[in-house]
Amino acid sequence: MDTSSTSAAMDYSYSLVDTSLDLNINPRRSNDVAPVRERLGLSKEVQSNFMELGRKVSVKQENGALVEELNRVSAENKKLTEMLNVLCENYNVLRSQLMDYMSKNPDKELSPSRKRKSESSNNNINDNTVAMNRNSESSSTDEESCKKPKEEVIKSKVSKVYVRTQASDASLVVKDGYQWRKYGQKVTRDNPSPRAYFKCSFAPTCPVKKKVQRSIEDQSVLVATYEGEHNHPHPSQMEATSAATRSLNLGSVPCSASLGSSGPTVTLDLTKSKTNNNDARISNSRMESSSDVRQLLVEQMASSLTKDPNFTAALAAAISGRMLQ
DNA sequence: CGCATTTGACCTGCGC
DNA sequence: GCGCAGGTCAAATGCG
Repeated sequence: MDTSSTSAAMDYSYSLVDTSLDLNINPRRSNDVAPVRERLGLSKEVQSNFMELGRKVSVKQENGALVEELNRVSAENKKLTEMLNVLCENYNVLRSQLMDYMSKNPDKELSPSRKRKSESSNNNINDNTVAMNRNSESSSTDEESCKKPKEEVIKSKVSKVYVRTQASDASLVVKDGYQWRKYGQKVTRDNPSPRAYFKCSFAPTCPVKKKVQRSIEDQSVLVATYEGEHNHPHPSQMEATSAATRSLNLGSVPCSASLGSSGPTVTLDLTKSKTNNNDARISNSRMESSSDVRQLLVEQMASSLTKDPNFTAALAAAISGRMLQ
């Protein structure tokens, strides 16, 4: 029984991603979905009776219209997925070209400013793979490793995230779901905006640090530099483990921008649901037998996603970060 | 009162 | 060795 619920959860996560992308690019959908749901009586309490009502002829007629709508949404999703794939392919091509260039010109620095070795190596390329390669190269000889005892393993995991905020917002806060404690702030030479230093305070032993500074080119963009890897699960995932044993929770889906070993990613928090457990029970027991209901629930989740400012901010951060890289 | 933030002092690495 | 700049520490301060 665990396997079925797990596969169902994974299936929903995939649907979530596709639909959320669709709704972000086509915001009109949030306006379309809500009336349709109201027409079908898909409020949280009425939704529990949806399957019984679905057997009635009048509802079937509206279901037909809804199926057409969902088909159109699915087509849009497919199109957007293809666009995303093309974007990722282009990104990979550019990255491979950059890697080739760096391997052919190891002496040339992309950043002309003189800084510490670790700092300059981190700033050259906003790519974890290159940063790790550079560290492996520097540690290839014992002589260099002796010269730089402070070169911690933490430095091997460095990535940047660009977050667009309001220019009037002076706070250097990047909401990524983790708990951070600010331990310092400095005004650097190359950027008049102060740089804030954060440590992960969720776990006392977590070595992850974060630097946040406004972009010198665009004051409305916050540049968050993450160093190290969390040695604890994401705070939302810790709740997810307990929630997953109960059932699937659908509805409002908070999310956060988080960083893995391969760069910025969007972590969808499926655990914090504003809907009651009836929705979850419905989705759990009926979704295998009704693809229409699944589509409806996906739309409901997507609608909730687009209403969540945390999700939109985190998604914008992840996308902008990837594009700017 | 406890916790998080602020901020000046201090530490460390690098270039000259 | 000295100065500079980034990074960190810790006492002071603010806030709920």
